Amino acid sequence: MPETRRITSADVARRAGVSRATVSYVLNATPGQSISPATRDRVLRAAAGLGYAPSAAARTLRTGRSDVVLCLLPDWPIGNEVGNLLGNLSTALAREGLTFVAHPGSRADRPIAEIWKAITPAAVLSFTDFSDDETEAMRAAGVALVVALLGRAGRHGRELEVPQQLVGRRQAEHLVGTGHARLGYAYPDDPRLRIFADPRLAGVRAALGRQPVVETVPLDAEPAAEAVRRWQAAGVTGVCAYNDEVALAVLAGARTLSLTGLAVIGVDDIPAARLAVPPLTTVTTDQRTLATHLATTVVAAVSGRPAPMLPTADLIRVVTRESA
Amino acid sequence: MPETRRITSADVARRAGVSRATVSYVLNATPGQSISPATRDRVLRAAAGLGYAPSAAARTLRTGRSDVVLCLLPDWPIGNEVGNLLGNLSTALAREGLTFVAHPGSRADRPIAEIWKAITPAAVLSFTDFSDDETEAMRAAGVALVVALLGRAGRHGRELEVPQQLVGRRQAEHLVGTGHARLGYAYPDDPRLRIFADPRLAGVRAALGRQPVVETVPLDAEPAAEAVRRWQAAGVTGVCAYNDEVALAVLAGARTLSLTGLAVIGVDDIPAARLAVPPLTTVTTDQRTLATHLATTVVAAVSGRPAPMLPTADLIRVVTRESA
DNA sequence: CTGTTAGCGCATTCAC
DNA sequence: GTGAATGCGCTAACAG
Repeated sequence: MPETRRITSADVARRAGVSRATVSYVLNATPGQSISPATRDRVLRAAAGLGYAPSAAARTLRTGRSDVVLCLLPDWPIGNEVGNLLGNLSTALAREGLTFVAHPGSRADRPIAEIWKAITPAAVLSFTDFSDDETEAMRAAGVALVVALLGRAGRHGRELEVPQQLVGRRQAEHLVGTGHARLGYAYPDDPRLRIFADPRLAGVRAALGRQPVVETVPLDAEPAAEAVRRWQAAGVTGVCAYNDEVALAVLAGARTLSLTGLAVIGVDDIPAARLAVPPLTTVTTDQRTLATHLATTVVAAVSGRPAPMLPTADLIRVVTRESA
Repeated sequence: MPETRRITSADVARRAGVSRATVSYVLNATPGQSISPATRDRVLRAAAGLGYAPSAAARTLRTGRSDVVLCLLPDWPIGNEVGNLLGNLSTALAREGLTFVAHPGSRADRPIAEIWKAITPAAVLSFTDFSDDETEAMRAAGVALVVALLGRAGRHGRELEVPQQLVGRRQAEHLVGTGHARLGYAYPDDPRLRIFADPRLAGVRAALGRQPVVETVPLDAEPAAEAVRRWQAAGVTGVCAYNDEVALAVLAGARTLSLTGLAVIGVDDIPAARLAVPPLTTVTTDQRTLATHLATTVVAAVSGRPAPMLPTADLIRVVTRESA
């Protein structure tokens, strides 16, 4: 096994008969440098011939920033939809020459500073908000963009907050449109989900013009049945659920009471939704569009350009099945 | 906003009145170097006082390896269980001072070399196998460990392969134990899942002593009903499903045929399983134990120690509900 | 023993 | 177009 020494820009320079600086200028197409096409060509050819690839570590050291975009995952269980979003985001960022990685694990485990310090990322995304200190520290360390995908309004990351509200709106609109006037909202049991649930609930309220009857629904038939009973007592005929799983719980609760006719609408369109009894009507987000937008935002920030607007037109759709 | 210059080991050295080398020796507790407690203390104090943190980039450049463990995610949809495993893995590796990150996105999008070159990881994990060339390239680049979590037997990553077989075994054992002699296997529709499905099926076969009646089951009630019909014709009374979603499809198919009494057992215990009609019996893996083991394996490899054995004893459990 | 000097690892970029 | 400095930490060789 031959000790394969790394190929460095010096090797390329030697082979092309130029200096390392020139190699750098050519390979990075540095603006404001005039390099003759002939030299340019020699360098390119030499680099290709040697199979040269710049050392990411050296580049990071020098520029103070890598080509990696770090996403801090929340500590609540991530499902298919989030997985999907991450995949699309990764693809979209790859098109821009950025490498996307996600870090799972709660902040409690480990201060987030340790994580970004280990990566020296160009940008950091997070589902939950950063503290001002954290934001400041990252900025100071050269991280170009720090975005919370969800969080207090009026901050950096309104990009994804609006869609969450829209999700709730669409649910309510669908139910109202099919003749339900008194609506319930099935709120998730897990407090960590509040960050998603609150804007969705707000969307329902906005579309409805008043507060729906909110019940917290655990993912279990018995307690869900309790909630359904209370809804019944309140005259509720249609329920917007936080997501499909909660919606399935509502369905299970209604079944426990042998109650039919309660309209239920979920969010996400997980595989189990179409297989439920009855098949679950739900709302989906166009993850691809969202991911592309997010990627564009990141790229814009990294290169100092202004961020684009999110096209909210067809972003969220209702998948109508039998449950509502 | 004061231009906060980065604090380097030179700053610490200056403040402690020693050379940078000494700082390095103290902070890394380099063996074979004897440094007086007094000096040691001064350095430590200076470092703490300054809030010094070594530059990961410089360290990576110098040592040729970062403290990051990169996990290449498969291109098939990742669900809660995988998300869970990743979280646990991250926690376990953090305890060892390693930073875990995952890269979603298919290999088709981007050659995997680009990804690890951007990270310079200490180790790379993957669900699917690496080609020999890829493995070799990573090794040559200084990646300490390259593990495929699943893949051809007899290679590096038997760690997780065994559990997959065990999953199938447990399913079959449960069904056989409850009086079912003729078993069916509900194989997933998505070809990308074969890598998980094949070992599970093999486990069922092993436990059963012969091949079960295999049917491919899409996540849709109609086609699932077809499969159920064929199982009926073959005298099958119990079905092991690839996972809970496929199991739900089988249940939906049986319902379409108004057939009751077909025993079905899934894998994963997703939230929807307990809410199904009937509640789904399923098999779960102790992700925490698995993650800890994996983390230990990684750490062992990075530091050149031998890998531990996976404790398979209570790793996989049957969650009995009404479907089987 | 203690601790230092010197130079490496690589790419980027300023000044000539 | 080039030489030399820079970013930061690690470590072999060496002096006190």
